[in-house]
Amino acid sequence: MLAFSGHDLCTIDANGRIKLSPRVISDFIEKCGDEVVLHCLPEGALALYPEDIYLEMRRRETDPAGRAGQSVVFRREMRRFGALSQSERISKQGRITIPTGFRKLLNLDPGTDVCVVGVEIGVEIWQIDKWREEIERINQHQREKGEREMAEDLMPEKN
Amino acid sequence: MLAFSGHDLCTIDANGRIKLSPRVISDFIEKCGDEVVLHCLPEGALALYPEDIYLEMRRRETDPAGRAGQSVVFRREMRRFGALSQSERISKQGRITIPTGFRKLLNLDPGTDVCVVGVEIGVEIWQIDKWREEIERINQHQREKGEREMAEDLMPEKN
DNA sequence: GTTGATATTGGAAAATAATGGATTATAATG
DNA sequence: CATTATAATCCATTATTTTCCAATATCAAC
Repeated sequence: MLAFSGHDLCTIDANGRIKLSPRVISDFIEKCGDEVVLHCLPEGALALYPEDIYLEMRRRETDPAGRAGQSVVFRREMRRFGALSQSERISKQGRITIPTGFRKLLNLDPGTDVCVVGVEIGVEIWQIDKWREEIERINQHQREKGEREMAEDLMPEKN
Repeated sequence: MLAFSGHDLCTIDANGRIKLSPRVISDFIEKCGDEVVLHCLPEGALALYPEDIYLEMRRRETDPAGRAGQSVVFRREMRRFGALSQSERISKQGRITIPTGFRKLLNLDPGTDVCVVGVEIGVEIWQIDKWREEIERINQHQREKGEREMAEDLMPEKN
């Protein structure tokens, strides 16, 4: 059975929380219990990963202190992951609270309609309109690829 | 005996479910029991595959977490397969529920007439009008290919 | 510190949607 | 035409989501 798959709509409640679907909850429980890492993506969505996945994502960085003294690019990299990531706990009722700092940054204020999107290694929370744009972009790209493939198939030298 | 072949018409019931034909059901039971993977295609149809077929299609990348932290292209790839795929179970009455997120995306709302199409490795569910267009597109492409083949055959250097 | 205002947390109740089964209708078969 | 098989509809049950409320914590001004 596929983990972290599919997508569901829901609304951020008056207190900035999201009720995750049972499917998503059990995927997390299985992988990492109730503790997850929240990470703001540059695309403008909020990613939820099991901690080990997040740490794998970050493990490339060797000698962070030494490199931080030398490189602004590296310092920015550490800021990006430091400031924009945070551990949170899934509550007994299956809700997760979005930290206030992240809310404004991502336009995920109370009352916002969002889509919880499976991405195989975790889930992402998208403001609904942004998600529609994103999925359209993805599909459009695939369709264009398909058109080219069909045109290619008509070329005599290919057959 | 051919598996996943032919095509049948049916209607999506009031609760967003499809009753599969006995032929399709027994093809799945034989291949994978009652658990199948649903996947939204960019053409606008919903594919049903046995899980092993899906996983083959989605040959797993190495180090997904590391790459996800670095590349937006890679994250999009995971979104495409994560968000647009989901495991489901064929019920004892031979019905399959289309997840709500997929319904809207593919225009497969309750009451819609659909065509369940065998595609050799699984089946696809098409909104009936889109299916007619698709089959016409396929035939048109093949006719054009035939024309080119005939023209090619007239070229002196080919003979 | 103390008080008042504001925000956060946890839980319960109400509203909504999904599920499974049985029944009825329709189509296929002999 | 009768019988069987299949598909569609309906309904009760269960699950899930949303809304609401009380309790607790946090912050700011006095």
